Amino acid sequence: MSIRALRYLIALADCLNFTRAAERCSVTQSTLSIQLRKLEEYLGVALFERDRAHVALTADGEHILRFARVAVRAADRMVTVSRAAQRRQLAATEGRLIEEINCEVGPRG
Amino acid sequence: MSIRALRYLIALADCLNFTRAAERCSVTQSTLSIQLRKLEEYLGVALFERDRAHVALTADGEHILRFARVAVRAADRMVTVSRAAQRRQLAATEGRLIEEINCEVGPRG
DNA sequence: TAAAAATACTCCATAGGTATTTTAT
DNA sequence: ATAAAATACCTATGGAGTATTTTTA
Repeated sequence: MSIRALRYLIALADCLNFTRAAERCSVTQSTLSIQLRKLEEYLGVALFERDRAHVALTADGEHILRFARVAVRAADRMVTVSRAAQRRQLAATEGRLIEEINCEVGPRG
Repeated sequence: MSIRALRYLIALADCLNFTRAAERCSVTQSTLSIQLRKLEEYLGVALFERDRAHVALTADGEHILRFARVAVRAADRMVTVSRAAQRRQLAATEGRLIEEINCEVGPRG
């Protein structure tokens, strides 16, 4: 199960339309359709009802969706925390560089 | 980012040993090694220090690990919720079947 | 008939395995 | 010398795209 597939689930739950959900995820409609079917197969549960041209979450789908949102948010936090860590590291490296330069040139000019 | 990779991260954080962590995940050591490196590349952050034969979480790694645990737990809940839904569906189907049979045969024999 | 979802097919990226090499004790 | 991690190489799976077909309002 990939985080990406969970994003597809969330997008479709928000849009209730495969084509628009796919656009939001920057993939084609067929990709989203296939990946969603695979997710349903993997879980063994129908997440959406696709009866007569309108898409709707099933009761199980709503329940499962909540956890999908949690997982995606946690994954996103991993990325933002990492970016912050990168910035800290960069700042630390810069700080050390400046110190080294100061050592050679002498502090305050 | 896959949930699987997050499981590798968690296993390595628990075992602090690539070989044992790989065993726990039922993959080879090389798989876990490569996938962890890829996760670090993706996040742009060193999660573990591998200096002189002992493996240790970095400070950033510890921070990120927390969110990985949340994501994995949420994903696991999706699976357990799905299994419960399957059981409910099965029971409902059985119930309907029995009703149908009763209709044909007549209730109470 | 027009719009939306599903399917067929092809291609490429990547996860995983085996075997080997490196490294540090 | 041994144990553990990294690397090289290969294979297979699966994600994504385009084009097409089905379906329903």
